[in-house]
Amino acid sequence: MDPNDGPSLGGTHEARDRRAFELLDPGIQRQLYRMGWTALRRLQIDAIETITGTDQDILIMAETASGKTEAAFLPILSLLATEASGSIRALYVGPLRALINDQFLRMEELCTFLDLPVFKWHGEVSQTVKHRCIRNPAGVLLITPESIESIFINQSAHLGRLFGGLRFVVIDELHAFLGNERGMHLASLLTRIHTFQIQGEHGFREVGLSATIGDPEPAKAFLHPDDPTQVALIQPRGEGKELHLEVHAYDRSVLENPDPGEGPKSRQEDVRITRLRPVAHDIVRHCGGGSNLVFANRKADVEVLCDLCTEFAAPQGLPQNYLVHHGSLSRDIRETAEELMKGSGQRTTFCSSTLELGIDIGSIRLVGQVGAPWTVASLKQRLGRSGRHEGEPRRLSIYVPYPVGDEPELLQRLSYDLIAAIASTELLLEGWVEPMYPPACDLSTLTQQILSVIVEKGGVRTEAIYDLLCRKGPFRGIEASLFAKLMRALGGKDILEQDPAGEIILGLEGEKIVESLDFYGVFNASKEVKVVHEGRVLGALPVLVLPKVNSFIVFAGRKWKVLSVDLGEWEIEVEPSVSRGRPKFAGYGGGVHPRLRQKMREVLSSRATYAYLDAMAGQFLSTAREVAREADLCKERFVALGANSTLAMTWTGSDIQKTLLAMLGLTDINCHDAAIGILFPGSIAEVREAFASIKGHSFSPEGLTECVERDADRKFDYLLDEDLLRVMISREIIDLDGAKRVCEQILSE
DNA sequence: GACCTGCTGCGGATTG
Repeated sequence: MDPNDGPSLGGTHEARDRRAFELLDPGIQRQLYRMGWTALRRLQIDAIETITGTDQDILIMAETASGKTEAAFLPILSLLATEASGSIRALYVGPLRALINDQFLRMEELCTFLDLPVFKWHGEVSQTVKHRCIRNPAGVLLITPESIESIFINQSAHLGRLFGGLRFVVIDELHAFLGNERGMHLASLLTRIHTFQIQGEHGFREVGLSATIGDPEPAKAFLHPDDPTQVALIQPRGEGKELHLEVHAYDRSVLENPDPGEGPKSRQEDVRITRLRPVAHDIVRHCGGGSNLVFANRKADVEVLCDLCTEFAAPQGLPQNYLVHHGSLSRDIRETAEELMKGSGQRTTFCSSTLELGIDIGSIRLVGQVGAPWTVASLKQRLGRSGRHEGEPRRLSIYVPYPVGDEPELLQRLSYDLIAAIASTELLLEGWVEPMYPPACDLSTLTQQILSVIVEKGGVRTEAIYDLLCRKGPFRGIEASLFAKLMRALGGKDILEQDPAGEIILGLEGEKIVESLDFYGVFNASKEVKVVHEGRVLGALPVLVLPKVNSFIVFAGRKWKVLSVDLGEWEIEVEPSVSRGRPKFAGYGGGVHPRLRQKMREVLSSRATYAYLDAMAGQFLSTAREVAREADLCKERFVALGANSTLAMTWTGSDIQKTLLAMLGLTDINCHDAAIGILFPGSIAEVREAFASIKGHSFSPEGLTECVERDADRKFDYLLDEDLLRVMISREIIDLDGAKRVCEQILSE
């Protein structure tokens, strides 16, 4: 810092702006003039000061379209302007190819007057470009974690040249990596890159960017695991965007009379389609005048809603501009939708979480959300897609369809989905989102990294692999004895072998795994069958729940009849039809944070009114509060539902709930998860006794794993033995302290 | 029955 930088000067935004601008390289300054920038935003000034004035790692938490990529790169490019070549100097890591393509253009533009090359590297980039980067590494490289992996596997001889002089790693959409195996993978690769840094140099600094970080601590720990307190936090104060919120609810009348105008239906319509009819009518009304995004919780709902809206809009003379976008559609259909959204027409796209991240799809007037959002984080991310321009409000409409419901009647009358939607909205307004912690015991991704290290280095001693992967970086929670067990298990399955010199090499099965194209990523992809019409691939459906021949599906926003299912060719042939059938996609459930269930309890027990509820939603809320009051749900922890059925109100999240169910399972009580509580056969006295008995019992986490059901396997879990799986579940799902705490609360209240 | 993401190198033929 300038010693003459007195407090009197530092006071005004204009003065700080001017001084921050002067810290930038003249080539960058010139480009900013050319791009018509008149001022830097506070966030950018903060980032310029911190990046040029300190040697800290940095976490930038700000809304999408707030200019946070520029906040990071204006100063980084300025610092690198005079030392461009000899090595990649800055790495930009993004979770999506589309995002890398967008950012590549912006980065090139910023570098117009700098002698600083910009490279991109992902699966769709030509080998020519990749080889140019390897021959003459310099400047900035934009890349995915999987492509970094491919460099370790296929270009290991060049790692020192590529990364020896690396100064910065910028991780965009950091939340997309926190709390999952892809983040473990990335963190492990970055740890390995550190070992290629030129001796005596300072090493690289990390910068994380995200709009959706609930708790900055795990994000800081991701960037700087040795000492998270060293990470500087840049977070602009609330910019107070105007917010238009609406919550719409629907009653069951549509189920009795689906379509008054159409006369009797020849075929019984799937109730999961019928319940979406009034929602689609509202979406057609609300989505005039601009481009809109409507998120639904299931791909099947995305398809059905698009088809219903197309049909409803036709007779009213409304433009049929409804599009679909989700992960099972072909790339060509998805890219067409993205292009159309960017164009001048007014379109509405129904999507799953594919359009949650920051890829450019033009200006969005309204964001719709059908059903209660899975998490507050995803609701926040979705809301952030609207109102991205200065002076434009954010608009969010949540549509809560009538529940299909096989839960107990009391819970149905509580309008679980609506209360969950209100609770999520309230938490969002309070600024809370779920904290994201990394998996505690990801032996699957560790296995992948062990194989990767062996491919990179040839034979390696066990201790050297342990030092490299587990002493520092994301696997530091794996102790030496557990690592040794893992190595033995992999040896037993011919994945690894020990050569006569005592070094570990790949076994026969290990060779096969590593040679597969699939090896570069660490997440599990389900097997799929192509959906084809006259030679054109529309997308794919999971092989687990294939449609029957002659059945009907809505897919890519249109109705089809299934002509054939060919498992030899992995192909489903379809032809256009006029009948509407709901497609099936295979999926598993996800977790709910305890805070959401606690908020639901607050919503039910308070008298607060919410201005964003429509008449029906308001009415359902009153009924739910009445039901809760009559049964004393919010105060009483045990509620009799019938002669021999009791609901214990836990009001907690899914991990604690799973642990409680496992504890009760061990004591031979046959009970069920009912979201806000646990459902028992038996009287209140018996259930109270059951809780008292598990409170007094001392459980071992690993014993409980027998009774816990896991949602989904990780990619390399199939290589682990029972013992290792038990350790993994006990460390990741079982929450003994949390369960005991809930137990005590239940018994004392 | 939630949702999403990613990915070679090489040999041979064709084209400018």
